[in-house]
Amino acid sequence: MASKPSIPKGTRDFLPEQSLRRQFIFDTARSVFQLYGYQPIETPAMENLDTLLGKYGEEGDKLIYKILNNGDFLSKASPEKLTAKDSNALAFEISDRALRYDLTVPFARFVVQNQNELNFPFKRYQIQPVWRADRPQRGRYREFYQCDVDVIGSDSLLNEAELLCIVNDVFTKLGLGDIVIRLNNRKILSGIATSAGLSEYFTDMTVAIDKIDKIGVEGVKEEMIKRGLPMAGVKKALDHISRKGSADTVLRMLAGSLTGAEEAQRGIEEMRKTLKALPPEVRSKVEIDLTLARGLNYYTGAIIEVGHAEFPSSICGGGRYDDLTGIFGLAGMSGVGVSLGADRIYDLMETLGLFPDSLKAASDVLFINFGDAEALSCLKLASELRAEGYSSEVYPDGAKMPKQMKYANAKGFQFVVMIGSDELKDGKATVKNMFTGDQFAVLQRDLCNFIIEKTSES
RNA sequence: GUGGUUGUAGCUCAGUUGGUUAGAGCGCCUGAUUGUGGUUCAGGAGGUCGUGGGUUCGAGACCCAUCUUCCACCCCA
Repeated sequence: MASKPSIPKGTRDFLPEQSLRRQFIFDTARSVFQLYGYQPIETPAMENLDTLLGKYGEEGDKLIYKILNNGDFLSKASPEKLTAKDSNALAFEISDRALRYDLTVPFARFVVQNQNELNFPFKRYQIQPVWRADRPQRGRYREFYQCDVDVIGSDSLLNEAELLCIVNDVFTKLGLGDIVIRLNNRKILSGIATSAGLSEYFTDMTVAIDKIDKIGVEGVKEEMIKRGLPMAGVKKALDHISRKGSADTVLRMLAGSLTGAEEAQRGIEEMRKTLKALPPEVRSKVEIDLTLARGLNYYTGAIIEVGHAEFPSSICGGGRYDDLTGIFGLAGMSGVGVSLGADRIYDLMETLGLFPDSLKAASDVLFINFGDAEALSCLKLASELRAEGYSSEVYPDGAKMPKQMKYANAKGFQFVVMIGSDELKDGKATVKNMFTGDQFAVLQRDLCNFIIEKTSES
């Protein structure tokens, strides 16, 4: 027989309670985004493969889910690649589409394609799922939601500052006010690489530096040498990276030691301006982290990552990209944005018990079904109650009382209304408050007012 | 993608060095209460032990494969 049904690794079903909690996160994010003037957009789950490839680095490309072409695709594939069984080369011949890997690259494509309809600087938010062929772990899924906020068509650093305020507002509203916002700038990293003579090893350098928390300075040094970086440069770079102290001190020291490096100086200046534009309550959560690299190779300026002491991985990340639209044919469109990881935020809030009890989705009134005639008069009363804003149901089947009462109890109804043959005859209804156990007899025409009265009491 | 880990009833888990008909708690169903849930009592249903092979007189336990879970790398939300 059919084996038990299942869903793909790294994907999940959500029960009603979980769905409500997830929607709470989305709603909170959405409300903050809109307060700052961001507008919603949506893009398709799948993009053309060449839209996505090459934007996330080598590792990223491997994690993109490719969609098999329809029809007789094998007969169109080149025979040499087929016989060579070269999966990578073959992939491009049998797949033209892929599931989106993030929301930023599709957004860049969207901006280029719809540039004439958009009003720049364009501020948008987008809450949609993305897919990655990653190995699942805690807080790591193959299908997950990102809540992206970006502004494109403005290179003002006020945007960076605004985004950090938005991030802080969302997390504060969710009860996660004690976040740490880590900030870096790609120009500083790039300047360090250049002045250390490592510019051609830039990616290798950042990948190694990124691990400093785990393997320490010595580990990073080894890693760099293993990757073939020249010893002298490695030492120089690590000297810059290892600057410690307050943001101001670190920036001053860097500015002093990188005097010749023009790009680094610009990065330092950007960082200063951004920090200056932040209100104190946000500024106090920001720390400069020169080891923050991030593999997405489209970032050109600020790099942002948000963490929380109770969660192992970042719950939000982003940065500035100067030329992402250029790849799609529209140059000179600088953008900056952040992405909130809704699923990680969910996991974090769950472990901290931060979801409000009110999310339990209590329903208001259940009408017990005593038979067809009785149910018909209940239907009328139920729609009257709905018109007043009370969620109301008539139990669909003429099941036994205990079963119907159990249903009401399990679903958290505050009131159960019973209209059986006696009540039907007298135009009455028996109302039971499930929270207190109290029971009242009221006229059916007074039911609405009675419920309104009773609920306003508590 | 690499290395490790996990899987027994709807849920959380027991199950001795391989040895008859695989257990508990919770949940579910039925009844005590044919018009009253959340408490109580009595009874009941539900498992091809993740799946497929193999070893053995005999496998939930051992071996192989595969899927799933979680973890470390890698990378990232």
